[in-house]
Amino acid sequence: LSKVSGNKDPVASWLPAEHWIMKTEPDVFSFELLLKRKEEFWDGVRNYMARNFMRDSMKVGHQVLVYHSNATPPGIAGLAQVVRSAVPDVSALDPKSEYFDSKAKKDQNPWCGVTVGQPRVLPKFVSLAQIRNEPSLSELLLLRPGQRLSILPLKVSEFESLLRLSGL
DNA sequence: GCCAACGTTGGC
DNA sequence: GCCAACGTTGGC
Repeated sequence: LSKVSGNKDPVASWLPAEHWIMKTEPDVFSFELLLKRKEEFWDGVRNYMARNFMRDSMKVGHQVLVYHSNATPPGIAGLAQVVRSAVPDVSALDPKSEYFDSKAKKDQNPWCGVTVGQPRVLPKFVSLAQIRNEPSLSELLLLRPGQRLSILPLKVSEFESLLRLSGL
């Protein structure tokens, strides 16, 4: 089973990872708001692979590049880190929350989230167009056609290339 | 606003 | 367990 699916898993060769991209729509939650709040529980992730990354792989101290999607322009808005590993995402249990999941129960809640903090301003915003133009980033999972995962692992070299583009 | 990609749902 | 329909993501 794991042999078959493992070979087809497009992210397998990125794991284990210590560097991540986390996407957010700035209209909903921006990097600037993270700077103001200092840290934020990353709730509302309702995709199983992204959930698995948070639950199984993301540890305190891991570096996180915050990516603004559905933005003009889209791109890397800032740097942060994981400051708390995954705990249950109780927004799934709250009927008034936009992240409510009617299938989640108190003792059977599949959803969790990490806390992201220590936001750090980058000298330069790194646009998606710049990322596409960078040869060393041609394998970046973010650039895969139709890539919709909101959390993506980065290779060390990819993280370093992105930081270099940011001027840090 | 359009639309391609693709995860999820639900009928069978 | 297949697969068509549906909903969401996210760049443009």
